[in-house]
Amino acid sequence: MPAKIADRASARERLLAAAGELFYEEGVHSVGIDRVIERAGVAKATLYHAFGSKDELIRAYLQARHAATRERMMRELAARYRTPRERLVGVFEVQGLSFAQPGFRGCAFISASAEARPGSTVEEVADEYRSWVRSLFLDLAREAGATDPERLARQLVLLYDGAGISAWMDRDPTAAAAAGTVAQGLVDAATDPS
Amino acid sequence: MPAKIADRASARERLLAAAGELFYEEGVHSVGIDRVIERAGVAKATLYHAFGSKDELIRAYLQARHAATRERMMRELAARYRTPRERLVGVFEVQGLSFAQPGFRGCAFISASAEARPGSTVEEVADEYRSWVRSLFLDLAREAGATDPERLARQLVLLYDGAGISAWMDRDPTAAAAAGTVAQGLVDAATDPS
DNA sequence: GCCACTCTAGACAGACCGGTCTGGTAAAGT
DNA sequence: ACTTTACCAGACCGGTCTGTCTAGAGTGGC
Repeated sequence: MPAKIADRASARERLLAAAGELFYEEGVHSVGIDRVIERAGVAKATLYHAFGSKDELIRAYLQARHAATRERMMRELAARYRTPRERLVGVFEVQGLSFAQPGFRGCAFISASAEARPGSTVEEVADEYRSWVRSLFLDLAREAGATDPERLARQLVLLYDGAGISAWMDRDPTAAAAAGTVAQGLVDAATDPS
Repeated sequence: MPAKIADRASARERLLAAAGELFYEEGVHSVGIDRVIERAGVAKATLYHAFGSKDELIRAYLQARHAATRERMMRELAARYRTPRERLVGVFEVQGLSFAQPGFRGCAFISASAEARPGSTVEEVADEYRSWVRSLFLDLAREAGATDPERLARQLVLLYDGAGISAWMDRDPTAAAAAGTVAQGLVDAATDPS
């Protein structure tokens, strides 16, 4: 009964889904290969055929998470807000949605980076994610006509990260709203012509 | 030559010093007991006699770090600034000092919490640290006569965490200064009678 | 002189790690 | 019908992990 058409295409996907759950819930370091293949219902050799090593599986896990986060953010921002100014603050509202989701365990990239050595695969993918967050704010700040977009973007990144830490470490999903309030003031100050 | 008077008193201290270096540099998870005892120049049995388990060694490491951070912050704040308002912003300047130190690897409590399970020892000690950070800002905000001290303290904690993340993940020691600038605005707005 | 204590050195146990390899099975391509 | 491909199941390897245990050595109090 193995190796059906649907299974063949989904072996990699099931591994990625299993890794996504386990790595995020318990950490890339704490979860062993055996746990991943068990949940995916896949043989060990298949994992190594598909990814080559645990390190590459972690990379794929983080890249998938980056893509999902990015797509969700862009989708929600487009659906909920119209102007760049609204979207700059709206980022924190969308962030607040993920904080409220059951099983929220903080930023996956921060957690994965915790015990990553300089130059590691994790650091690479985390850097890509950090660049995206930064450019998300920077692009919107430019579109909003901020007097100093780099400065505003940097400030908003501080708040974005701070909210993520507080939501996680203090188990406070409302941190995003608090950050959004501060962000609103910063956006107003940076875009008001007065 | 073993078991001299100085050695006896310092066996625990040498273990704590070795753990402090290794755990912070490479993570509590990645560093094994053998590495710690090797650097401390101590037998394995001595470690287990002194701490009972690796988990308790990690607790002692984090508690020592908490105490050192707290004492340094209080000392620098008292030496550099006079008014509570100055100190509220001064926290970020002191934070910036640690960012600039060689070997800075981010907040030890965040890193240690990354793969810690709910209810673990690490979570306990991290909670104590988080409470201290919060009360540091809250006490100063009250002394400064802020209209809403809880609100101001919460906002400053967001910036404090955000700066820590940016300094670490983006390798940007100047994040503290950027956070301090935003903090100044928030403090002004929360304490100006206008 | 002797006991109690603290320490070192290192073997050892039992579990788990990432990763390789073999063998067998079922479906797709020709 | 035959080959190729993709997969599963699981034994296996060498290494590392925490933690325990034995054996012995140096030191202070009595």
